[in-house]
Amino acid sequence: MEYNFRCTCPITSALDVVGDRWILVIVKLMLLEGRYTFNTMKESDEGIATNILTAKLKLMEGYELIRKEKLPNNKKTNIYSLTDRGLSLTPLIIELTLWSDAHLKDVHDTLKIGNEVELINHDREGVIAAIKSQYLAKMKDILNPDT
Amino acid sequence: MEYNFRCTCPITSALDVVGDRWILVIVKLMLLEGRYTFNTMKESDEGIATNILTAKLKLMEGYELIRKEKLPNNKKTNIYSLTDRGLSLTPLIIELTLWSDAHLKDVHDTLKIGNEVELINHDREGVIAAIKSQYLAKMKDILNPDT
DNA sequence: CCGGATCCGTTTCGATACTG
DNA sequence: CAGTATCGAAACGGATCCGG
Repeated sequence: MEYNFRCTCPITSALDVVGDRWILVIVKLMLLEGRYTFNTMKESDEGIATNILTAKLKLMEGYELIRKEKLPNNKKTNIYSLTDRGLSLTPLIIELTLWSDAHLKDVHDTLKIGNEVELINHDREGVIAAIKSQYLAKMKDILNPDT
Repeated sequence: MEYNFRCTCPITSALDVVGDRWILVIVKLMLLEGRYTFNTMKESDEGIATNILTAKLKLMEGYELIRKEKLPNNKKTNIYSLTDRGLSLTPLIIELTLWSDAHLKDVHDTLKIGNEVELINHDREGVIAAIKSQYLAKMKDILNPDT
């Protein structure tokens, strides 16, 4: 292909979101591990401290990556869910997971996405769309179980 | 699509590389802006401090993302180039650039990848392959101008 | 128990100035 | 050109505390 891709514009602003390890971790916890409460997030294998979790959740809310709500019948538990903007990070999370899978076999036995890797390579857009729609359906079910 | 994607394995190790804003910036400078010396990197619009640049380049060398060489006829200028491992971050850089383009129009007028975005969406794999092969050809030319 | 907030010692960052 | 040195600011992390 005859093609010359150049991008000389700084990306530092984007990196406030995308270059922040904890933000990426939290999006991954919500999107790929199905976690949506403070405690389930802090209990993940990522080992995030509570003060950091508090700070990052607040930050992400400010960036409009996530939304914080409560269930009508439960006044104490906060439900965190990804906004459309947050979900727009899905391709990045996918690439991140693929990269981990390809380069960190030595660190972790497997990322447990095993044969999923083939699927992603075969129908990338389909997988991304499926992840998003299934996430939305699930969160809708949690926040609005009656309908 | 009937599909349930889950990844419960921690990605923190990957984030030592991918969650580090400066590493991503540097890869982008090398890959998309064609910079390969210390000074040209520090003079980019990303505004990276010299001590940070030094530290990150050293780190990336340790991670085997980049290689540091000198031209035979120039003993003072270091030539930094991406290894295969470093180039494997290309899809991530692409996603990062796309995300910036989609969400930071307010910060920067444009990322100057304009209609390239369509091209990426149309032939993602082709664009990635092209970027890599053109990078390799260019660096080979710089490091080995005679052949 | 859940969902944080606060304190505090340690590490890292980042801007500027300076050097071989 | 390619870094060091310095130093204040910010981030991290862990432990603990607190209101519901």
